[in-house]
Amino acid sequence: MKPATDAFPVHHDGQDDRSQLIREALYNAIVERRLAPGTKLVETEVGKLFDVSRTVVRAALQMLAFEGLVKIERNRGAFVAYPTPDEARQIFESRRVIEPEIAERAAERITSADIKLFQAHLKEEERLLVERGPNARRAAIKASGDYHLMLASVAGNLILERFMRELIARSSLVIALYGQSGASSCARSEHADILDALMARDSKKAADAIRHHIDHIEEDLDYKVVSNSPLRDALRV
Amino acid sequence: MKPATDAFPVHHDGQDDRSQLIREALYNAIVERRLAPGTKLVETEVGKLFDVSRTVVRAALQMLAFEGLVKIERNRGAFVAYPTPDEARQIFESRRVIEPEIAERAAERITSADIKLFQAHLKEEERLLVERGPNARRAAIKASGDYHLMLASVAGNLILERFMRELIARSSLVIALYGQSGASSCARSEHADILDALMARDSKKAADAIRHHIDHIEEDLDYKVVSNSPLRDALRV
DNA sequence: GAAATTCAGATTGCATACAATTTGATCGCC
DNA sequence: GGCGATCAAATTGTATGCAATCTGAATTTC
Repeated sequence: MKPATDAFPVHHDGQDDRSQLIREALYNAIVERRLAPGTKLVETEVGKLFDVSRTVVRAALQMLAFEGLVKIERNRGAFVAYPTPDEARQIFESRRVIEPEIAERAAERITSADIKLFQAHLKEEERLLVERGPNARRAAIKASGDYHLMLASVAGNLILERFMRELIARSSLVIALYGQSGASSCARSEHADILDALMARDSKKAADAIRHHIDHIEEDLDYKVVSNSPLRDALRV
Repeated sequence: MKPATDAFPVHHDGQDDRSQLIREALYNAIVERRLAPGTKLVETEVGKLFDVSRTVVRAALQMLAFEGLVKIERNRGAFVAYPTPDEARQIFESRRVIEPEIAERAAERITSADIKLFQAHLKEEERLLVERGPNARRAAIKASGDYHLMLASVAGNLILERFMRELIARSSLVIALYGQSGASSCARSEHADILDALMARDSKKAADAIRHHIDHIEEDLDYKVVSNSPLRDALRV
C-alpha cells in the first residue's frame, strides 16, 4: 500500500516522465480545488510553469481529458471539467457499482501494516478537519479522497484502482460544484466505520459501510442549484 | 443504442478528429486480432498509412496506452499490449465487478427497439460462427465483443460503458494469448440466455447469466501455457 | 568460432515553426 | 447608444527538424 498522507503517485504505465509529472500536478490541483471547474488551461502558460514545450503539456492534458478531468474543445483549448448533473449522477452510480466490491476485497486482503496506515491516515484527517484556513481545508479534501484510494490499493486490482482514481477525482469536481454544506464531503466517522469493518474482516459490512458513505456524500449534493458561479454555468454547460 | 453489426464509434469527448480516427482503426485492428499482442507500432509507418504526421499518431497511441491496449516503452516505442496472466486475472475480476451491474441496469431500461437490435445482432453472430475463413472469424470475434458493448450502452451510463469498452478490448488480447479452444470465446447460446433475461426484465437473472458467461470465458483460458509465440514471450514479457 | 565492441541506421522525445481558427476589440453604420 | 462587420492578437492543430537513444550487424579480439 502507498503512503497515507503524501502525494499519490499515479500508477504510470511507463509513459514519459515529464508529462506524467505535469499530469499529476494538474490532477492534484484539480482534486484539491485550487483549479475551479471551467478554468482554462492554456498550453503555453502551463508549459512555462513547468519549463517544458507545449508538446509535453498537450500529452498531459490529453491524458487528463481521457479520464474526464479536463475537457478539450477543438480549437478552443482545455478546460477543467465542469460535470453536468447527469454526469454527476453517473459518476456516483459508477462508484456505487465499483467501490463496495473494492471494499469487500480490501476486507479480505488487508494486513496489519495496512491497518496501521489507515489509522494514521484517519488521525491526520481528523487533525485537518479541526484546523482552519484554506490550506488545511484543501489538505482535508485531498486526504478524504486519498482514503478511498488507499482502499482501492488494498483491494489489489490495478485496473479497478485506476477506475476509482478517476471517479474520486471527478467526484471532487462534482462536490465543488454541487456540494451544499461546506462540510468537506466525507464525514470522518464514516471512514472510521469502514475501517472497523475492514479490521473485523467483515466484507459484507465493509461494502455496506461504503454504500452508506456514498449515499451520504450524494445526499449533500443539490444538482438543481448550481453553486459557485451561475453565470459561468450558463456559458459552459 | 448503437448499430448492431457495424463499427462501434468510440464515444469521444470532443477530442481532435484525426487521432480519434486512428485510435479507432487501431482499436478495431487489435480487437479483431489483425494486430497480434507484442506487435510494434512504428509512428512513421502508422502515419504514412493514414497520411498524417507523427504528432497525430502519437496522440492516438497515447490514448490507447492509457486504456491498456498499447504499451509505450520509453525510447523504444509502442507495442500492442501483451497482458500478463496477472493482468488477465485483474481484467476478468474487473468484468465480474462491473458487468453484472450493467446487466441489471440494462434489464431495467431495455426498450423493444433495443431488443430488436439485440436479436438482429444475435442472428449475425450465429451466421458468422457458421461461416468459415479468417475474415468471418475476425468478424465473429468483433461481433461477440460488440454484444457486450451493446449491453453497456443500454445500461445508460457512459462512464461504465467506457470502462467496459476497455475491458472488452483487453479481454480480446487475453483470449488471443491464453485461449485454448479455438472457439471464439463467447458461446452464442449464452448471449441468447442473457437476452432472454433482459426480455423478461429479470435483472437478477441477467446478472447471473452474465456471471456464468464470464466464468465460461475464463474457464477456457490457460494462464500457464502461453499460446502463440513462445519466443516473443521470452523477449517481451 | 564465440564473445565483446563499434558504429551506422532507424526510431523516439522534444522543441519549434507555421497555418488555421478563435477571440475580443475597434470601427463604422443605423 | 446599440448592432454588426473587420481586423489583429492569441491560441490551438499539425508538420517538421534535431538531438538522444536504441537496434542490429559488421568488425575486432580472444
